[in-house]
Amino acid sequence: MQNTLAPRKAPRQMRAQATHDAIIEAAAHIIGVGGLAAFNTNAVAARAGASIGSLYQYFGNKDALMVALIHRQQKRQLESVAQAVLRVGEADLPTTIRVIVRAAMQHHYDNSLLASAIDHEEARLPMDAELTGYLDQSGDMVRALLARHVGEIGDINIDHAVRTLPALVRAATDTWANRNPPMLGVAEDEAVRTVLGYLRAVP
Amino acid sequence: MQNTLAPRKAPRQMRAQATHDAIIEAAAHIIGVGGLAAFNTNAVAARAGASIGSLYQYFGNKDALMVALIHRQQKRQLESVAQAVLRVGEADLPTTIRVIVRAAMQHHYDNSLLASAIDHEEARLPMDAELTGYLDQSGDMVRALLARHVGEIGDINIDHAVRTLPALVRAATDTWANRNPPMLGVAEDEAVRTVLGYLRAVP
Amino acid sequence: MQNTLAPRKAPRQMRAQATHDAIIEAAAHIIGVGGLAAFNTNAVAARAGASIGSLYQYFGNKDALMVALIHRQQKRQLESVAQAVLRVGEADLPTTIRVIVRAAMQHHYDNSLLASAIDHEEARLPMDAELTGYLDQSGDMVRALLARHVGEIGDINIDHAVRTLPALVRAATDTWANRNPPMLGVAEDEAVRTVLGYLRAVP
Amino acid sequence: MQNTLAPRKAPRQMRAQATHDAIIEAAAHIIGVGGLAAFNTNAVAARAGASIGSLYQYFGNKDALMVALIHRQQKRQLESVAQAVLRVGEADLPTTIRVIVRAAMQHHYDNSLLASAIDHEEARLPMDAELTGYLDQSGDMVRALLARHVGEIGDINIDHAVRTLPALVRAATDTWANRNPPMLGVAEDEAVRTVLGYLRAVP
DNA sequence: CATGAATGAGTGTTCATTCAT
DNA sequence: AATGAATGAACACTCATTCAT
Repeated sequence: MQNTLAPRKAPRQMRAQATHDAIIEAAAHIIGVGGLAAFNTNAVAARAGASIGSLYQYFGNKDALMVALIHRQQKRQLESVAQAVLRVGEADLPTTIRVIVRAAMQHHYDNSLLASAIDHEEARLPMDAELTGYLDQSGDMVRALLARHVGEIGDINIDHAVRTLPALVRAATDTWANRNPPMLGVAEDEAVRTVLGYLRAVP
Repeated sequence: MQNTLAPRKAPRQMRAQATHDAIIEAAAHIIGVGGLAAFNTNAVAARAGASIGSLYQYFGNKDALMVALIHRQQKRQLESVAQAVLRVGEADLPTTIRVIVRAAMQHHYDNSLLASAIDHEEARLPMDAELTGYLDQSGDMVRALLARHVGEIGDINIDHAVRTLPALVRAATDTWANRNPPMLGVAEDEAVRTVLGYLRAVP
Repeated sequence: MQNTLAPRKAPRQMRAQATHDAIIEAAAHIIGVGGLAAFNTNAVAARAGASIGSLYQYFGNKDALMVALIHRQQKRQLESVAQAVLRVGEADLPTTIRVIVRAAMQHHYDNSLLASAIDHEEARLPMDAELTGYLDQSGDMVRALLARHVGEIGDINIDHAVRTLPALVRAATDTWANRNPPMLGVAEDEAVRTVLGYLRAVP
Repeated sequence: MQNTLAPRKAPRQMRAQATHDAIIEAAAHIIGVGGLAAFNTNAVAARAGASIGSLYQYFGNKDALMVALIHRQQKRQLESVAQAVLRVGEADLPTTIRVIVRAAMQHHYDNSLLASAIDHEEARLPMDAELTGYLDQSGDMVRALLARHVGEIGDINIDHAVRTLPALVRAATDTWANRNPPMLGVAEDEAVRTVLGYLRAVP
């Protein structure tokens, strides 16, 4: 039994890296199409074109694969939000929020089944250094942003906001974008209203 | 094969009702302690002091039991919020919100694993008439509440608010109360800030 | 456990007789519609409008119910063949055979799923006095018939013929009438050809 | 869920082929000894000296295993009849029939419980290309045979005969060989009489 | 390093039968 | 007698994981 969640080995050769990535990609695809219920290691290996043995070379157990997938999604999410922050420049607060919200929602738009599954698994799995790192970077970003609009926002505890705000956006997305049919416009409007309201609130 | 989610039979004798309730209670307990991963029909039957056969007399399959449990929790949640609304009387908006938030959070406080599991399963299972009914009642309650404080809140779409607001409270609860150790005070403050901000927001 | 195949009690009251018959009828219906796979005692009791407890009052176990159903079908089969024999009177051999074959096939026509199931279960269950009795009556009938056409048939061992002939008719029926769609005309022609051929055969 | 009846995977390694065959052999043995009632996948795996997981690697579900077993028996039956046809050469019709009947009965002789079970399951399971193929080969064989003795047989519809004749032989076998004690001589004589009679019949 | 055959504990579900009321 | 709640052995099937080749 292999009970650490750390990746089992660092892939050294190019081919190994390709297999490693293909497995994560296959996991994303399978969860995206069939949800967590369809996520099993044999299916992932088959979809990745690898043997089940290889999968266990790279990921000591199922949860380790899940963690790697979460890292990948977190990284992409952070990058796409960071780009949005750059893009929005010196715009006013509502515009800024809307642009960021839109970026943050992107991955839910792209594949809400995968995004929901990730949310769910994040809660179950222990948080590691890498995830904490993403959170720190998010915190820095939020801090910088709020500093720019300090006059328009109420008293705020940054450490709380850093965790609460993404959760609020996710909540709005889950509620309105994971529907049949998805109501993307409503999702965005509700998220923006929520975030703006939260930031401006006065006790 | 039994593929309906409706309860299989209405218990007619007293001991039948007792078994029925014991099974739901056992399900709640098991999910509360071990999460969805621990939720299996054999364990539920054993904990309920019933045989696996009895479980399937009352619930045609595992999902039907989950649906029954969701109904129970929804009902309790609605009742406790309704009582809070009565209790709070004519207080000002922030006080009102805080009292209601506290009531709404109660079940997460009591057992956050169970509450999270319910949230997750609600999304997966098809919504039936009973669930829709709870939503309607919630809607009426929110409507009445907002009418009382109409001067203090911004333009609002009630149909959106009815779905968004509970989701926001849940998000705050999941983020802050499902921690080790739980940060219940922060959870409540963040939820209140979010709800007030949402209600007062101006476009 | 109740391991005799004899009916558990002779129903004395009219209402009891009615329940008894209703249970057999329900069994016939359920097998006729869903095959042996659908034949379970709870379903039979429900369809009969009786409780499962009552079913076990009348039939000590599932096989006893099956035996009772087999008896009923055997009796009906014998009666309908006997009537056919009376009806056909002094006709020539081919006509006589065709009329009898048609009568014998009747129950397969009516419900081939039930008829096949009965055949199958007859082989599995031990033969009792009542079934032997039917066989004797069939034998007498065949004997009388053959005596009438003694000039047209080859040397024949009656004891063999009495068992072989019904089996041949059933084989033709199973092969041609249990198809989708049923080929009843072919079934009859093949059965007649087989029986005539068998009777007229010379070594 | 695996709901195709096709074999799940083609065994590539030698030991895989051995396991595959051992499972089919075990199924044959278990049905042969205990009938369909004793045929369950756990027992088959145990008898095969394989794990239940291995069984499901090769056969996606119980019916798929049954189908594979049917194929095996059909193939053997066809081969042994084909050999009999070769062996009998240019003999006269009664001799030819007797030799073929004896070959066809062989598998019932060997294990009548298995043979009956196969018959029964064949009717329940959908017919696939492979089974159709066997039927075609049987048809060709019958055609060739009849051509040789065209002067001695009546008008005949080959398509009907191809299906009716095996059924008649099976009926005779079931009736006389599945007894306690088996009456193999009678079975053979009755089958030969039936087949000859069927072939020579004139309308 | 990769492969894929093999494992077996675990889980959902059915149904013949019993027995207290 | 009749009821129907309860029982639990039995069974089909899944999937994370191991290890010989």
